[in-house]
Amino acid sequence: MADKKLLLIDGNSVAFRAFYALYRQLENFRNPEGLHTNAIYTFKNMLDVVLNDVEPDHVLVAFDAGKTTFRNKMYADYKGGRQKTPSELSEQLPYIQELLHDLGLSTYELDNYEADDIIGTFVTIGEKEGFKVTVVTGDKDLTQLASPQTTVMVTKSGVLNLEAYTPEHMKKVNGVTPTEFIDMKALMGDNSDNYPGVTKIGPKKASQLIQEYGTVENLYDHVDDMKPSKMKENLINDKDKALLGKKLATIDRHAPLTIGIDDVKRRPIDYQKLRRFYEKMNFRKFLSELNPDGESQPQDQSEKANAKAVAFTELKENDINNFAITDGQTITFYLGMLGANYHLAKFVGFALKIDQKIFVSRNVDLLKEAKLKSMLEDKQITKNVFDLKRTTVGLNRLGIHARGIDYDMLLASYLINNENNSDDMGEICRMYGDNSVKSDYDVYGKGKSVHIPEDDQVLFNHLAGKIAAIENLKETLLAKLKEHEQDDLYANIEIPVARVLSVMEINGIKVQANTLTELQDEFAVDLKKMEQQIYHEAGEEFNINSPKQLGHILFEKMGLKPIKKTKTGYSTSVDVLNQLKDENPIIEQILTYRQIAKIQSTYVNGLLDVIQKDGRVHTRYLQTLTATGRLSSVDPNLQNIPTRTEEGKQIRKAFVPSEPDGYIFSCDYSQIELRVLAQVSGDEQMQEAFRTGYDIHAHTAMRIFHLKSTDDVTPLMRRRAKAVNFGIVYGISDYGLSKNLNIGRKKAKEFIDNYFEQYPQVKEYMNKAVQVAREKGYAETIMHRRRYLPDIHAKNYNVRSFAERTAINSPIQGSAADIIKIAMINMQKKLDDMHLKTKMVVQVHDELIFDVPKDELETIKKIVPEVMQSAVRLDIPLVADSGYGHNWFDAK
DNA sequence: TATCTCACG
DNA sequence: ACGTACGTGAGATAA
Repeated sequence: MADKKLLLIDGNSVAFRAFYALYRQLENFRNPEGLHTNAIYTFKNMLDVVLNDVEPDHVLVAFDAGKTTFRNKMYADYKGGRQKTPSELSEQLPYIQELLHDLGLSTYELDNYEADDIIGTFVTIGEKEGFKVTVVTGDKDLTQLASPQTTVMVTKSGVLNLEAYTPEHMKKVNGVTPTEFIDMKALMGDNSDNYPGVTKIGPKKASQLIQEYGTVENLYDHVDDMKPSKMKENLINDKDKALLGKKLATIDRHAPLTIGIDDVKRRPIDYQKLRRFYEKMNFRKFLSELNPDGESQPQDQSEKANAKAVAFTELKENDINNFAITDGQTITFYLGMLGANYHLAKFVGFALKIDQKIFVSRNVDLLKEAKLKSMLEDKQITKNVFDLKRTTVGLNRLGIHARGIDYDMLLASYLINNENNSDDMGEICRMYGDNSVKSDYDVYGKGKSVHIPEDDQVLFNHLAGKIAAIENLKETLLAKLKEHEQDDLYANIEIPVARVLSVMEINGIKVQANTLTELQDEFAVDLKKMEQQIYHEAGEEFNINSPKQLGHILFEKMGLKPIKKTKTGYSTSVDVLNQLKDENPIIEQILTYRQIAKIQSTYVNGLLDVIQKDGRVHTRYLQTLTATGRLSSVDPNLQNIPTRTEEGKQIRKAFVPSEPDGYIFSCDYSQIELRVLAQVSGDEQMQEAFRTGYDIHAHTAMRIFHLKSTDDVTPLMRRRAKAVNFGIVYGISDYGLSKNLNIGRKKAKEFIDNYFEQYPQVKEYMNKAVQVAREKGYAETIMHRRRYLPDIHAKNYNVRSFAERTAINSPIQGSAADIIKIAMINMQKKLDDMHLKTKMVVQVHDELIFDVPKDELETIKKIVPEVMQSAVRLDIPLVADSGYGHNWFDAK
């Protein structure tokens, strides 16, 4: 017979993980009474997985009883300095216990003891009684309980990804046995429990020492025999700390529990109570799982109450003539399309609100009726929408030139908080506590099963509900914008730039298919040749595009040195291959093969696939995606067309002007991010350099290498200085710079130190940026664009450091994005005012591309740089360089 | 769907 | 002691 199984869960630590796993969703998980439910929800998900996996007969979820335990008697500061549990989590703990009881699972807590000790004691009992024991926790400390009978599952990321610690796995990870792990911790201490361990001893050293000496006690018996070293001194000096650490780290396996193994046997689930619990918590997913047989599917009470059905009328042709709409009135409009790519997506229907009445229809052709069309095109009739650009492009396909859209719910919510970053109206509504709108994927399905609901009620409710939500949340969102001082950013940058982008997307850019197919043939021949050579060198045929197969060939069959590993095997990235170049000629061939294969598949084939019937590609600029305020470009991405290699650049020859004798004109900002840095830091030296018009990288080289003149700067020096300049913008580290420049870390640090000496205010800016982010919880651009940085307070060094670098970089990258957006708005206005036929067609972060008729070239040459350079007034000049030619390749 | 790799600023 | 440059999108492979 199989062993009996005992499952022990560390309630507090798992709840803690559960809470932070869905921390970003915190405000989305609230029941109607306002209780946060994210941790409860995630805890249940974890339970499902673990119960299913372990199939235990006995289960105990242990909780910490109170603040102080017997460990505080040994060491008053035990767990001192720990931030207290956020109230959003502690309010959920009683409900987690309630849920566990409804599920027939036992919970237990004991005064003066931690959950760890309860679990440790039950492990002892369970092992004695012949149970197979599984422990689930978020705390690595409990791995000391691992044994042949006991496996300790520790959450890795979130709560569903668990790492199983058996004694063998312990050995692999820490190099020590579970019992030795206690001694190891005694030496290295524990920051989160706030006890120090021995000075200058971390996991690595501690593991080595314990592997040699077995226990802390044995180590001190032999400490005098160790050869003199700083470490030996530290060990002797900190002996007390080590011995105390051992006591604190040891889990009590004989705590005076008042329950036994029979008390934790699983009881039947109380379905009635469970259903009431899920209803109270508004857990629709779990509720629907309660009735797999489908009989009387429980109606979600709270949702019903929340979703006051919105009244609407199906629009008929005759109604249109009865519309009485006058200038200055506002209507709310929503155009439904199936799928993300609104250039091609199927129309689902529309909804609009006029005169307090909501109309809906599946038939978008009704919009072309003269009265409706002129309303939508009337600038004096203002419109509320969700996604101005999508709506404008969609209407354009119906021959309607939308005007007067001056409120965009999507843009507003993106500016207010782009952390969760959804473009689904249902999700956005829920962020603001409005549960009335379903997500599009709930209504239309996702993946293969996307379809328009046949039931009129379902579709019309959805569309009408959106109209109501746009109006209901408008005041809230506008108030938030004001509170954030973002009204200007919203009204004078994002809304106008959305209009400009609509024009650009609708115009598209002409791409010559035959140029691409010619390249396709050339590359195909080259690839075939290289393939054969590589197979020959390797001695067998394999898939060069498979990192797995390539890794096998290079590092196992050919015995090359694996320089870097990835999660799944050997890394074969450019970095690695470049370092192996001299080992074998196959490396060079693989690099070239990869480069060409990339260009062939992504650019040649990729672009050919997206050329529309009009001979153009119509990208979509995602305006509400990036964390920094930049645009991104998809279907196709026009912001990463190759420019760095000769073969890659050929792709640009396919991008041509509308008219055969016309021009592609390109104009890009020179060093815009560094100029922004000079501006926001106010650094005198750097500003002076820009005002004088120096080559900034050469100038930096001169300064950090202590030269008298830029004439003494060698190309190598300039290259290095350039890397430092870039590094600064990214929130530099000596490690990152050393890797980038292939130099020692020490040398990299020297460069950085020199840099900060020469540009002291840049250093100040960086410190201040981090400090401000810590105080406010977000970083901000010149135009008040925000990026929230909750991780700036993270305990984990890496997570926190990342947030700190982000705090430095975001205002720089974001302000540059603000500036080019302003330039685009001014540029489009200029083109319109001057009635030019020239079209602005592409934006690549610091660069604008134009499709110019022959006779407008001279005008464009003059006005584009002017407009870009005068987008904003800074303490230093903005500079824009331009070029032109009969295709994008020649426009450098 | 996740992972790796590589294209851009 | 640890592991790190900032921001993106797309294709191919392998699960």
